Amino acid sequence: MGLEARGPGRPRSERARQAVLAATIRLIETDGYGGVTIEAIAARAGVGKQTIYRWWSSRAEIALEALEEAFSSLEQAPDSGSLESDVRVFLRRTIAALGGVNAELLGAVIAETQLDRAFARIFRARFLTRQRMQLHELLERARARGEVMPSVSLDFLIDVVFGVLCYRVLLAAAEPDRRFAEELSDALLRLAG
Amino acid sequence: MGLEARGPGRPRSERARQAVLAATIRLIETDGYGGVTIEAIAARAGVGKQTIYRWWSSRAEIALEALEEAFSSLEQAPDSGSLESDVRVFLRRTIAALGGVNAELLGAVIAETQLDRAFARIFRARFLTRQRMQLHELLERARARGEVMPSVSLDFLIDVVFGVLCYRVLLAAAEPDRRFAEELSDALLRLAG
Amino acid sequence: MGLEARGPGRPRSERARQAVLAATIRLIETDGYGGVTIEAIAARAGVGKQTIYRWWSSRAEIALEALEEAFSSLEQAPDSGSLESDVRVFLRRTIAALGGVNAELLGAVIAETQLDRAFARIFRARFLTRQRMQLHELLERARARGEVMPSVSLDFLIDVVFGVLCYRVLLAAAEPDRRFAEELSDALLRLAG
Amino acid sequence: MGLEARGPGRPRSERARQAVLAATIRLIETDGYGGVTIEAIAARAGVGKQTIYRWWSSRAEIALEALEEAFSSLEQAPDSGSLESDVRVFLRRTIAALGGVNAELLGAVIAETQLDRAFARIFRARFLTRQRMQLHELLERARARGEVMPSVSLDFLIDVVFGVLCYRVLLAAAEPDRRFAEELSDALLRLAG
DNA sequence: GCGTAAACGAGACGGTACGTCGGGTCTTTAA
DNA sequence: TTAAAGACCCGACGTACCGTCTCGTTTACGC
Repeated sequence: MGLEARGPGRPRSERARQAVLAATIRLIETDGYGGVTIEAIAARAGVGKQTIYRWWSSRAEIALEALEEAFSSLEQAPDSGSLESDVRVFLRRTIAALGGVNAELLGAVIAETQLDRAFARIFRARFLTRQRMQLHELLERARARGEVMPSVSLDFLIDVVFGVLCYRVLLAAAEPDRRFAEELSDALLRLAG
Repeated sequence: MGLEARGPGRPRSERARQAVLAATIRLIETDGYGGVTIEAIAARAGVGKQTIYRWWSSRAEIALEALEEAFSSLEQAPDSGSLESDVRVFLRRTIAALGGVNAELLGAVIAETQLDRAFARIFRARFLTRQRMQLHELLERARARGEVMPSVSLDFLIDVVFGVLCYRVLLAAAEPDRRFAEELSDALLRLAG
Repeated sequence: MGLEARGPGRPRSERARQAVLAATIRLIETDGYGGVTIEAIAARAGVGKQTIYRWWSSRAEIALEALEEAFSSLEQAPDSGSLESDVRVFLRRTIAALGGVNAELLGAVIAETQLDRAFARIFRARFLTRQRMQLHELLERARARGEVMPSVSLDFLIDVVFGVLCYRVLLAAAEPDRRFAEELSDALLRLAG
Repeated sequence: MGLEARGPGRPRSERARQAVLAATIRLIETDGYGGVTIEAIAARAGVGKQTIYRWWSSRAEIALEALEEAFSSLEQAPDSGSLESDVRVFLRRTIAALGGVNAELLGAVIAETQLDRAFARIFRARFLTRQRMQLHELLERARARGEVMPSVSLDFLIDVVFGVLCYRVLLAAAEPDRRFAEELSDALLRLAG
């Protein structure tokens, strides 16, 4: 990290990379994901189309990279020693990360998984399982402490959490907020215990 | 229904309507929703494009109509007098209706809600709230009987159910099955009571 | 001719066809053949690119069709009974037909024969041999009358005529004019007899 | 020549120059001039694009340089004291120089004159008039000896010769050969005298 | 029955975006 | 300073579909 092996030739332009991500986000805000086209991104970013295709294989991968940057600070599952506070912290953080454009970004990316099966695999591998693993880790620790009933499947609990979360982002009128984080935490704790 | 007011002129071809729906379903099965285009539907259905545009305004509305036909038998919420059996029947039915292509149809339609805000409203009004209302009705009856704790929000319960359901359809590797119906019923009952 | 066999479907737009030819000619006049692109033609003609590709396979074929329209009035070799007057009439007509844009059109088409071997065959078959045949016919009649020496190859004479003509159009500063028509007629008559 | 003024820094690579010319010729032979691109030349020559742009301003100039190398041995008009033998020697040499790729090289260069008016001027100044001048010189000497009729324009004679020559190279199926050289010599002598 | 009128299949139309190729320029490291 | 390498911005390519618009044809109904 930092020290990329570099041979001859002009190096990749970090400026272009960020202009592409920023343009994509602005387009989603303005016109929705349906109005995001590679040509529009290129035009707004002041970048050639070829530069985009050199580094991303579709508009969905751009959106995914933007989403990943928004989630990059949430790399570590919380560990306070108690299930309840771990769960509350995790859900508050996650829901906070889904504010504003990020909700639309997630919607866009999930939409694309329905249009392109190859991208669906990428999304699951690169984003979804990473998020699920954090919750899994946290629950596993709690189970070791006896805070999760043995009869409950952790994967099912995780499905419930991410299911409701995605549902709110995709189909509900209102974005998930702090109140919702607590409501969901309550539900999870009740199902666990 | 049945007695449409009809003036002069050739009447709508039921044969064409069904050919369009069937072609759409076959295309989704073969190429995924990304490969569904109006031109491909028209070609495969042996129908003119104009005929499609005369009766539907987008590929998403065709998919939605196909989905509605699949769900048309589930118009009535079960009423057995007990929350548990109502819930189990409802979820078994719903999950059964989401087998095969219907899962992909739902995925396609949800994807489109992310691309087209106008269609999102149509989908919510014409499909989603209809399904939610059945569950709501069922839960309300249970609440009147004291089977649902007053502190629990019915809408939240409904979000949980449809959230997990959609999540499985959209993002999980495996379709929801009978086992999953029982697991989800258990969870709902625990959250209610 | 006139009665084209027509099946179902919207018929070809003659308006679009002429707009394309006219736009191509205007672009050649303005920017030279190097500035003629399919996109520029489509834009200036107010026509979709697909419409162009439906009827022509390259910009060169458009130029060729425009050239053919300019030469469509010269379908018949002159026959006055004397070689001299036949030759003079033929060359005056031909050179007159090469005035203005038509010279540039011919240059463009010949340039393309050097870039695209398939088009070279089309050009020879559809345009060049047609023009050569007229001169050939005229010379053959003269030979029957004894006005062309038996030792002279008609094909060589034709090469000389079209060679000089093309050379003037392609590489000389000045277009061929009436004076040049007489000069070339003189030379041809001298070589023939 | 030979002693170029050279400042500091790495000198121009003669190896690169020849690799570029050779690659261009091979590409013309393989794919025709239409397949000659700067990128293809650079790749095949194992040379950076910038190196090409540093020394040539377009693919046409590369082709022109290759053509000039092929004609570099024909710098002097023949002078045998007789028009006939001068003409025959000149045309044999010229036609010999147009064998193989060189014919395609000439076609390529002439094609480019139709696409790029600036290059047309360069081609005329740097190549065409040089060749014409040799023939002009030869004819002028003959005229001084009384072997060319005063009524004949030398420029017209030269147009005829180069016209037919180019025509054969550009548009005829067969390259000009030795027999053609004699046929053209005969015609020129007849027109002169 | 016979004209009117709407829906039908076919397919061309003006467009937008696609993903690719190549142009000519710029920025690295190596010689 | 030149060279190879390769990323940069840009313009055009030829294709796929969009949604609309004629065509000729088919099928009901109302006079």
